[in-house]
Amino acid sequence: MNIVSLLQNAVSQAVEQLYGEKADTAKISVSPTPGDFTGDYTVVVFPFVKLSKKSPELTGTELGEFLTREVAEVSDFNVIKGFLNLELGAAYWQKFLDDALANPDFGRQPRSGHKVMVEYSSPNTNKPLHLGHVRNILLGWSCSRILEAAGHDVVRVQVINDRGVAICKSMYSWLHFGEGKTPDNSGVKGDHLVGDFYVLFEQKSKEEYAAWQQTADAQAILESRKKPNQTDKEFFKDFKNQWFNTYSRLGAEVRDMLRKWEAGDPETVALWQQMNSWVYAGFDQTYDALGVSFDKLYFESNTYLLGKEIVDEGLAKGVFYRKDDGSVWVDLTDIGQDHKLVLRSDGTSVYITQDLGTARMRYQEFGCDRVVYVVADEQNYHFTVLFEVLKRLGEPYADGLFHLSYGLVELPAGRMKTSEGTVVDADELIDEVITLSRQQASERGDVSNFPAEEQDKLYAQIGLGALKFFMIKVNPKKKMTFNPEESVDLQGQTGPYIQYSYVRINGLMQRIEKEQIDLSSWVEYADYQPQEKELLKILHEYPAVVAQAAADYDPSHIANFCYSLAKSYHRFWHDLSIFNADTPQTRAFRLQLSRMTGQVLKTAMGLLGIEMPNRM
RNA sequence: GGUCCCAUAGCUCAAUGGAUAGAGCACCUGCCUUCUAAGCAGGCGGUUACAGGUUCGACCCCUGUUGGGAUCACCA
Repeated sequence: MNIVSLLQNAVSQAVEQLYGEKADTAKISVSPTPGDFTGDYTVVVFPFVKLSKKSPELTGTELGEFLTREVAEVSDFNVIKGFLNLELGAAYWQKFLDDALANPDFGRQPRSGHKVMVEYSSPNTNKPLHLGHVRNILLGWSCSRILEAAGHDVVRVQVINDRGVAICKSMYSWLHFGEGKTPDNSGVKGDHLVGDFYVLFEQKSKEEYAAWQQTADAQAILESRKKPNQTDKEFFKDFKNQWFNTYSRLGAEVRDMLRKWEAGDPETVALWQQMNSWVYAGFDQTYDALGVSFDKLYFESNTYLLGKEIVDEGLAKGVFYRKDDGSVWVDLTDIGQDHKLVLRSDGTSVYITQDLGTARMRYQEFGCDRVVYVVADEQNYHFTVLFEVLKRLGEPYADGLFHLSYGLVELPAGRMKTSEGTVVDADELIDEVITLSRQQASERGDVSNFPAEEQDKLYAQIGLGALKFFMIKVNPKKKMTFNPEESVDLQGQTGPYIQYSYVRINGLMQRIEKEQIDLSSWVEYADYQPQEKELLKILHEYPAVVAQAAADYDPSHIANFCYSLAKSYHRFWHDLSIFNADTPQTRAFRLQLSRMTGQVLKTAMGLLGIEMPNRM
């Protein structure tokens, strides 16, 4: 049993014995004592004064005396106002450190028996990945690592949106203006090459639209449909989709291409396969650079027809209803939502139908009782509906669905816009943070004697460490401002700050090795300095932080924990002598404490996908 | 307009309903002849958007208001 539940039970017993009434164990507040007070755990006694009919101070004192007497772990207490601060005694802390040192998996929770699927990234194949994807990927990856550490079996998957109008635009554009360009003969990374043709298509389409607006047809439409408060420009902006679908020559050609693709036209399918394969090679390179991977890929081209049998089933169960035109709907007005279409009148699937089908297919394939969808918060409504419908259908995994919804990434100048060319490309971003870390690090000297290969590796670790930490430390739900300069800072609340604390520790560990220092006498040291105690207390919290981060699906908890651990270690390092400590016992203890800190820093940062360098 | 999300120091962010709301950046001051100064210590900086309510106790829960964002396609 962990110490918190142990103390909760003990307090519950104390209240019952002293005041004759039971207190609800779960509601007893036991939390780590804040740094500026004496004690290890604090019990809030206010809830018990009604039962004791005594002052908070006296109630706290009575409880404190009881706990000190009855609970072996509790060695002492003090009461300040309504707060009972308990001290756990050297024996407890010694055993904690002893156990932790012996446990290479310290912090990892026991197997839960749950199997969790984490879906993340989910790119379209018409463009390279950008800054928004990077947040998604980092969140998804670290979330999956945290769930593993919390004892779950994890399956990482990616849905690739490899079909539809968008990729046809790239295909059309390449076919007509590509002049046979390939990633090989042009030296352009595949996803970028395909993206370039998508952009080219949009340009051509824009030109066509501008020309069309001058025609008599267009002017007639403008006159008849323009709203009174609208300028011509505004009207044409709003009309663009309709124009593309009805009047555009390029639009017609692309739709024709999509029809051919759906009909399985060999030439179209071959082109589609060719261009997508370029994109996948490009994506793989980006994923490798970010250090992430997937267990299974789902392609929309295989799943977009799924879900129709679920529609029939839902009709039979009365979850859905059919309108006269044949379209099928679900009525969600009782949960404050609207009616939602699940099957078109022509019998074809819509987005949500696919997702219903995909959810069931994956459950049949992997049997995951939980699924985490890492998707931006613009799709909150979609997931509300999807989860509600799956619940109404009685799917066995419906209660384990979670939308890890994250906010938009904005630049200091505002939103990224394709039209203004402010979209931050993922590959360029990765290159940039590595280049910047190289520049800044070389100013600090010290690594010039490293072999070139090791230097490259180090700069990648530092640059990516900075980038990843910067993005993960923010609560996913919040939209974040991405400041390129701040993201590669090396000082303060940053990835490299934490890496540096690890490097310091690693230096000590190497010296222990080299000088063959015996550390067994550490157990004879028990009169802890405040800096030592603080470190111990933070290390002690690690398993609880992992559990909490997993329960909340929130990697930022781990990031904040890493920072406070590193900060505490830096203070410890500065204030106390480690190798030059007064006694061999003190030295041994501080080295063991350092070893433990290093181990936790490395595993915790590993949960965020951040590597730790050995030297820097 | 309906639904949902957000608002904390100049900026970027923390804070299971619990003690004096904390960090980093920026600005100012100190600390390297001693284990890596990518570090440490100190200063400056707050009506937690506003108004009510619940509670022994509210940044946190409830109601309303203001401001910002997302979404409300037989698109995905």
